[in-house]
Amino acid sequence: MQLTLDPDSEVSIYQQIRDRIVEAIAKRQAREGDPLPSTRQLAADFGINFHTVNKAYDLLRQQGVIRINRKSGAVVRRDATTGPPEAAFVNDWEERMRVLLAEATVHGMDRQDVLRRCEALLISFEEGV
Amino acid sequence: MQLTLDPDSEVSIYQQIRDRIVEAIAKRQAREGDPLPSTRQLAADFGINFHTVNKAYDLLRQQGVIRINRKSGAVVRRDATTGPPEAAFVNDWEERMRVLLAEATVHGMDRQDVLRRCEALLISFEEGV
Amino acid sequence: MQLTLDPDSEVSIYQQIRDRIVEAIAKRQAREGDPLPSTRQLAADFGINFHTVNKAYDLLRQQGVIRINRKSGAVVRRDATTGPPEAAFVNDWEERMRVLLAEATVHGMDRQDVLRRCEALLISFEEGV
Amino acid sequence: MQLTLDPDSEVSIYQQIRDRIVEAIAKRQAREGDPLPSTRQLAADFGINFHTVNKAYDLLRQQGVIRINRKSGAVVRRDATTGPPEAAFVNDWEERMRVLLAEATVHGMDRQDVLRRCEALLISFEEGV
DNA sequence: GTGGTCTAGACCACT
DNA sequence: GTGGTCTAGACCACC
Repeated sequence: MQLTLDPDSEVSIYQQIRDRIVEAIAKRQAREGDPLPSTRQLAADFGINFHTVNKAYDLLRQQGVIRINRKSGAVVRRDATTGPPEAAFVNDWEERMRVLLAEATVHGMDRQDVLRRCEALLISFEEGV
Repeated sequence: MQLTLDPDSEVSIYQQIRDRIVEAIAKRQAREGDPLPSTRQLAADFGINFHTVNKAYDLLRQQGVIRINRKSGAVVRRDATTGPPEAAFVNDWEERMRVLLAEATVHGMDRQDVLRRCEALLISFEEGV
Repeated sequence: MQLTLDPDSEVSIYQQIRDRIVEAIAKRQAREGDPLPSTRQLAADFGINFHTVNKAYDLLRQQGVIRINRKSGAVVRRDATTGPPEAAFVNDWEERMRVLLAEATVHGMDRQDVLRRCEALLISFEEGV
Repeated sequence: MQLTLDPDSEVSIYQQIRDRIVEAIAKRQAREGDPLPSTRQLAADFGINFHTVNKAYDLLRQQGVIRINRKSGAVVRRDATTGPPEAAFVNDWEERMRVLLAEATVHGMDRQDVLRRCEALLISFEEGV
């Protein structure tokens, strides 16, 4: 799993770590039961504070994506094969999707264009790219 | 144009204002050339400070969605009919969409489910709902 | 003399009027002694308040570019042939030029490029374009 | 980096801060990667409110001159060595330059005089004065 | 300790 | 009456 961070992004570091890990699981580069790097390992790789990595992992844990064992560290708990989504997740997700789709519409992307791009992204996950 | 804000949301108030206005334009409840409420008016309606509305409007201006005219206030500048999207916008938008789609995939939404929901949201805009 | 204004510019209307008139005199489309349109005339042409035009004319008067007669209206008082610049003007002008040139430098325009563009603009005035 | 502000200037304070920083970068007193004072620090130095400095920094960020890193504060992102200017910048810059050159012409500065002064200013940047 | 957000209120510029 | 600027002070998020 190869992660790249942008320290100048307006997205906070811990959010970026979380986003990259979610993407890696979507691409099936990491699967249910697979271990994640230790927080100290990841922090050293990126030259950031390990509390920041901790925060990202804690967020993933709250969202049900990973579980954290004192012994074995962080492990993927949730991937595409685990089962159908929870209703609460879908509600929240649709709220965020509505905003993103509204933006696309306002900026002149038409319905087919948007759907084609979404499909292409989803297929790229399935192909693990 | 009827806007509602959630003061307890983790999304900042000025972002919410921006999101609601973008959605209203996507639903064609406001079109190119239509005036928006004055910053102080909107602030009074929501019971918030006018600087907060100011920041939302400034953000919309930077993104090319509205223009601000010293005499007549804020006016919609960009809607679905204005023209094709700029390349820079599409690049940024796809980055954000990738994260949102990765999340859906990890939580067990399959490709068709995701696309169906996106299409439903886009159609709801076209129907002005 | 053909003037075009942009009501959405961040430059105020009266400043735009002033800028356009100064440019017209630089291009020698209006010369020392030539009359300018009446404030009410110009206001009607642009669909703006005549006080705004008044303010632009007053600014030009303060800067010594025009003089205003109760009877004959506004008349060009200063053009390229009138004589050498005042020291106070040059000082102020250099301050503003310094900022503009610093901006060009920071954004990667090199000295020759800047000078070539300035010369081209000055020549375009001499040619009345 | 030594900055001085004029509270009586007709140029707003946050614009002056922006102008002084751009000039400092043009003179290579600050280079790509160099840190700028924190917003609150600079505000304290000038005896002004930190929001005002914030606005100046935000403007510089929008214009691509600095980047703002959540941990290390503001850092110079753009200087003369970074690369060629963007077309959009040059267009806007030429518009502003046209007005300034027209003013010089109307006030009796001739072409060679203007170019000599511009060259002198540019050379003063190269010498870091 | 850094920047970001929000509030409150005053004053000014523009039209 | 509109937006723009500046001040003052509080609280939070991030690292």
